[in-house]
Amino acid sequence: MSVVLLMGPTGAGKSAAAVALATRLPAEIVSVDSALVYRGLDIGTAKPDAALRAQVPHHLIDILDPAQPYSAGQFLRDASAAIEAIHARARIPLLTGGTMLYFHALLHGLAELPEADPDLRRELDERAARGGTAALHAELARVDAQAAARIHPNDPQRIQRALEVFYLTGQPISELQASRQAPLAGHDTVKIVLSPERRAVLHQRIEERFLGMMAAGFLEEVRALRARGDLEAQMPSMRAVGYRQLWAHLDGAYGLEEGVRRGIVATRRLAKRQLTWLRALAGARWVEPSDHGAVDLIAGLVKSSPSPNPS
RNA sequence: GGCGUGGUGGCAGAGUGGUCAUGCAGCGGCCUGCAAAGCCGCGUACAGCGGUUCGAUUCCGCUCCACGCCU
Repeated sequence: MSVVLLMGPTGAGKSAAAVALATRLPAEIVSVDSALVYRGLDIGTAKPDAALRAQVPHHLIDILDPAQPYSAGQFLRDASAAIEAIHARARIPLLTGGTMLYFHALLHGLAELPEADPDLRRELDERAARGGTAALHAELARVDAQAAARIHPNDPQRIQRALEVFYLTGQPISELQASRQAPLAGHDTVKIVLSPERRAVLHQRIEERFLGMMAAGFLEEVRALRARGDLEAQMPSMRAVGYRQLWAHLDGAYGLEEGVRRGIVATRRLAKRQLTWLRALAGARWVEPSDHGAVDLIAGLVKSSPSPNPS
């Protein structure tokens, strides 16, 4: 059974290409996106609208309330279930998105580690605030020297995770991480990267798109999210690009113009990080989005995908 | 035409006769349950040409450019 991976930086035009592809192939779209999972984050995430979603089945969109955290592990379970269901219908799963950790997890697997523990994280956060990140890193070095060596002393997120896993399991994360199994291991995969060759082109698309979102009511969307009263700036959903900056603007941190500017900058940086993953990815076919035959080209690649990809 | 002030990396903006400003932007990279996150790394800039000096972005002269004032 084959699976198609349609990847690319934000703003490259993946969503539109996926829909176009799905209308000419027996395919269903599985979103690989950490922000599209949230209900109510529509404009700022460039979420495919209802009309598009009526046209082609989309999975893993709007599955969560913005107050809830999501995770790569949960994504793996959700995506695996979706892929299986689509295959059961004798259709092709078209995994589309830009959350590269999720693609990576699909391709290489995740070790069996415990889920995040909110209480423990809160406690570690407090200790980091009091004693500093360096102290926690030193603590990690005592219980798991190998992990400490790999994690930079300034990286609070990973230090916290390593400590969390250790306290939850009593075992060093560096040992637990040694084994993992890739969910896509048994499938043929067609990997496609949709991205402009020239960075300047991508930057321009990003800016135009962000401005378009503003014109479409992005600020009002964020305002409405804030008005719920139960969302906070630290939540994963509100840390999404654009939401974070507009939220800070509404907090009075800076003017609207500055918020927009920062939102665009954050989007460019996101694209840059995505491209770093993408460049390191083996066996992908790169496609220029502005080429008129781009969708046909991809459709052709999918149809003629004879090469069972062992990785 | 005269006088004055100023020309610092993509932008902003300090500064010094002999390591490094800095900030923003940009670029490269890392990545195993917060990932649209978190983190690491990267710039012989001192308008040009001469001169003084062991050494000039810093001192002197000329040229060019910008701004202001004057005729």
